[in-house]
Amino acid sequence: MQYNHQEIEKNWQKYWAENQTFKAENNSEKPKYYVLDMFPYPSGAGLHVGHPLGYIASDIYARYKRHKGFNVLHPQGYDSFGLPAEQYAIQTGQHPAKTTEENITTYRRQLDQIGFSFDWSREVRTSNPEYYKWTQWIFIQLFNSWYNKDTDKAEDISTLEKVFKKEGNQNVNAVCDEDVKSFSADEWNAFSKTEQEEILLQYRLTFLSDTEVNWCPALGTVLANDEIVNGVSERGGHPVVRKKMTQWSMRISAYAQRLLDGLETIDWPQPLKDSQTNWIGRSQGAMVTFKVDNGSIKESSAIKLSYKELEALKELRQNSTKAETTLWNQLKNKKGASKFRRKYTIGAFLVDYVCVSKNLIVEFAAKEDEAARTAYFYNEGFNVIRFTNEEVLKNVEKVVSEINFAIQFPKVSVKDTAKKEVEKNENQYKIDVFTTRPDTIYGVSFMTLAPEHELVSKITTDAQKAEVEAYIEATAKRSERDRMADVKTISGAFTGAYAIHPFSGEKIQIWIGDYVLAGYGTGAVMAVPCGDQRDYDFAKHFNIPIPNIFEGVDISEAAHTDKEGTKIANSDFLSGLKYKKALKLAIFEMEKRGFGYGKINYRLRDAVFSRQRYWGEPFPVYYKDGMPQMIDAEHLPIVLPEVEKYLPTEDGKPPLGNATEWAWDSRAKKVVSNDKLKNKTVYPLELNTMPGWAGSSWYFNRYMDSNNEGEFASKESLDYWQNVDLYIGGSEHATGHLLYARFWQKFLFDKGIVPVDEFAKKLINQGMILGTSAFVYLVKPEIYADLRNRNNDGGINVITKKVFISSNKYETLKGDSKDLAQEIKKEIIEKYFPIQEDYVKIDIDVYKIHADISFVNNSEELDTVAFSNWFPEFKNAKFITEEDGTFKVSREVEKMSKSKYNVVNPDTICDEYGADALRLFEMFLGPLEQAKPWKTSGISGVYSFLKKLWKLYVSEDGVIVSEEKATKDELKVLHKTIKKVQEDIENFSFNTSVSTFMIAVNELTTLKCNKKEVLEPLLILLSPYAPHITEELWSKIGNNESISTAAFPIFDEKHLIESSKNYPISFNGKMRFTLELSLDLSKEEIEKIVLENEKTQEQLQGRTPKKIIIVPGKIVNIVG
RNA sequence: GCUCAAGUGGCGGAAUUGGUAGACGCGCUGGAUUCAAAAUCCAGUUCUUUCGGGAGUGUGGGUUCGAUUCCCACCUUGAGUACCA
Repeated sequence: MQYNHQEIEKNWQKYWAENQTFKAENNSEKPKYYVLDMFPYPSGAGLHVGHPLGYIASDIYARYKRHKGFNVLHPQGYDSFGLPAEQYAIQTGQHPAKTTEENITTYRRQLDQIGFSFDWSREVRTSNPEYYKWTQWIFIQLFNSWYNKDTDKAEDISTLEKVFKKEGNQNVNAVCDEDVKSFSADEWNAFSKTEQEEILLQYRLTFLSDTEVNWCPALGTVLANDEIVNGVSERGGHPVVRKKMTQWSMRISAYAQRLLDGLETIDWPQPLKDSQTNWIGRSQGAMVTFKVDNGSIKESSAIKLSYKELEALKELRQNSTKAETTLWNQLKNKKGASKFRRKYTIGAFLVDYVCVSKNLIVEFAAKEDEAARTAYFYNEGFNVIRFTNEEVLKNVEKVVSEINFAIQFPKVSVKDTAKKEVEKNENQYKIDVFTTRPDTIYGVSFMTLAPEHELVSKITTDAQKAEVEAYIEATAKRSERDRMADVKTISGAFTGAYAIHPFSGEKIQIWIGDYVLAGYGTGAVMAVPCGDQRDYDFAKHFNIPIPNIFEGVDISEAAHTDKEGTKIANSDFLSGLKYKKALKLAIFEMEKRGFGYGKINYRLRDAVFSRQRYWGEPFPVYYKDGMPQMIDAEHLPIVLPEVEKYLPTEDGKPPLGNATEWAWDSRAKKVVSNDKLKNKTVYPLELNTMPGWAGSSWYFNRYMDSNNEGEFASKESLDYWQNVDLYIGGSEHATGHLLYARFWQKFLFDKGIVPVDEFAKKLINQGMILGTSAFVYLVKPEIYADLRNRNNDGGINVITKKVFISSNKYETLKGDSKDLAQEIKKEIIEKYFPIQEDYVKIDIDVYKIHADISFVNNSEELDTVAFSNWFPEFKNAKFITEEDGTFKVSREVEKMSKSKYNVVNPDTICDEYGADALRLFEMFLGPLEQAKPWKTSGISGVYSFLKKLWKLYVSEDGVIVSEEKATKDELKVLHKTIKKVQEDIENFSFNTSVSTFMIAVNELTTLKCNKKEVLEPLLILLSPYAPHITEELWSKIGNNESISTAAFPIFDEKHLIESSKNYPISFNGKMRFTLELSLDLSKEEIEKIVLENEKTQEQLQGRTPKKIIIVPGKIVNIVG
């Protein structure tokens, strides 16, 4: 009987499915163990061999734990909402649900053939209404909660309302929006319902706000920070711009500290913890308030535009109407005193054209705020004339002559600045800064504000106005990306204003500079040039003094950024103190004097939760008087409506704006047609959908009780399974899924819904399996023909001809140089590109192009026939081969991808070698966490191992396993294997256990062992790795039950005890020979035997050893 | 720039309380079997050598009787992150 993997694997997969072998119960005598894989997004391309790596590892562990007597939960499902299905729908009109269903069918078939021990009865799909019902439910819970900093947990919003009613919000210590105004109980009670709702929204854990979002025009949606890589979208690499939109957000910042603290309690990979720590970005320091010097606030016509407004205007500038362009073409040529500028800002207004020297504004008529503009412009001393689009388009000459007339005969004679009303603020301006080094406050020699800082316009003096304005505009023109890319250039401008140092009372200059970011901290810094390199560079560049406040430190070349071990000097009460003490004292003094306090700052921003997409969870939200209302949980799920088109609507609404049945009837409690919106009790529903991470942030809890229709999951099941014991998945989710899931888990824990506040105890990141791409070299001549004799099409034929050169041949010809030698080029041209005409110059370029790996055999030889038929343009390709006539490709390791033609499909592997071989091979490739290249040729090793294993049990005549007693050597092999395999599995070192199995089988084959006493336990050891063949052999040697719950063999030390040891005998640490010695010998005895040995004498050549080191059972080292 | 991880044969990789470097597998070479091939089996395979040996785990130092393993400096590669005050 031969090993027939196809038949065996099919049979056992059928058996497991029919017998529900891996179905887990929610209660058991056995201890529980929960093994989880990150569930896949079912993409249209199906699985390649890289995908199952993590699933195989977790499956081995799950099966091992079953053998070890655990009640194992090992579920699988699909993260089935997502962009690719939606984009496919946009292109083809195919409903995403349909594509998703089809893809899942493929995935399921591919997963099943690998023989995973999943409990499919618990499958979840995030796009199923029965599932997302509970995603919506969690959203409602978040909406109905606020974060109480005093109790350090989320609480029901009703507790907050009670406090407001009783005492207003002065004493509430909550995580909330920054601009919450304070109110008393009376004020609260006097607020209208809408006003109250607006205020509560500022406290809720999910809230609506106008946020600057990352808008991706190409995808038509908003992206989270972690969905952007290097300024472009992670998916598709489209540009991303900042845009203001009303969006749902999640107050994840409330959990910043707990997310950080929780990392200490979980066994996750350090790099992953590091990146979460980094993402949360905690920094401890102080908030300090600097007053702006009164004298420096002059009467000033402020720059009225903030940076953000400038940005918005800039965008407008790019879209000119036809009339605007027509008129500009006429005006732009005016020179000198009548020069016009286009789209220029006057105060807070963007005017179409302005002639600054003549105080004349030219605008298109019918702007909304015309009256206000006119008033302002006159006040500022400008004359305004307006034209309609029609006038310009009809007769632009007439318009221009009117403008010329206005320039010559201005209506308002002089710009009268004296009239201007200037608000005099009595020292109102304060600048708050966050610093991690309050101990260096005496080193402050200037302050820097972000150009976007709101105070900039208010404090800039007249003298500096032009410079500051120019700088702001220059910064505005640079994109976020440019600013980040260019960190070397130092730029900034002095505002002319001064701040007062809170301790010393000295006047310090206030600058603006783009190295200060508006989005972090307060958008302002106190600059300590001696202690911060950026401040130092800035000070050097602009010649600002750099006071030294460190004792005995040279700062002539660079800032001194070390804090430990340095004493502070020249700092009044801080002088002579070291970092830690100075820090504490500085904060203490600030708090005492009332201009600062200790503070912890986090980089973590609240997470935007709205997506302008179709294929996601709809919000259980409708709008009444503009305020969001939750739909009662009993009416969930709110099912995704059908739409005609999956694109955003023409007026820019999200795709759900296309739905005709998308209104909430608050009386009938159901979704109704939009026609009914005119009714009083019918309201519009939310048009956004939830982001991809919504469904994946809690699915691990759903598996515990996935078919429960009445609850998120029953309390009993949650209490029983608690959390995931082992979670396996890719590291790319470090700051996305894994952070959000931890956040939701903590929230659910606060609300008493789940019993633990970390969802996964241990996490392993499996490494990527890379593809081995094949390349062929395309020879491309560049021939410069003599044009005088050239006929028309000769040259073109030559160029389109495809000639490939074999890899080794190319390398040889090339030699050490970068290019082919001139004479070789000439030879190739003459042989492969014969042309009639004379050429004046030739050159050859060699290009590397991907070849599909299916055309290449194990010896790197290309099937040139198959390759020629691959694409029509290769039809008549010529191949410059090696001397032996073969054509070789070159290889390179890259990410597995369709576009690189290096994808290996597990289907073909399972077909040819079987799932057991695939499983073993994927584990054998290398350590689980490590990235490693796939080479199909290597699989023959594990395949012949399986055949060898088979032969131990079955010969041509049938089963050969005997009941005979095993020999000592045979038992030794077995127990050695038990020990190693058990250790390896527990250390997740699956690659080494595969080699242990190979060694065991090789040794047992040599021993010709066929004893059941050894061979039966061996099957259990191997069954987590190769479940099909072991089930088959298990039943062949007389077992009726599945092997999956057989008890793991117990290691017995006694079989490994040795009586002697083959000692390595080293001289000066280098091993020269070995000597078999009894382990009973004492040190002295060993020394005597070794020294007497003739080989030792030979090594010593008469010298006397200085020292002899003997470690019994280990080594002998002779020095001298 | 910063942080982290890693550098071992032709290739994937093994070996850490410091104790025989290269397990296991691929590939390659030779042989057996076969009409032949596949499959299978046997032997060899770090480099070098004058066949005695000698060198060798990215490079240079150090600690040690002994270092792939520990320490210092540097180089290279990969990952993450980036003006975070």
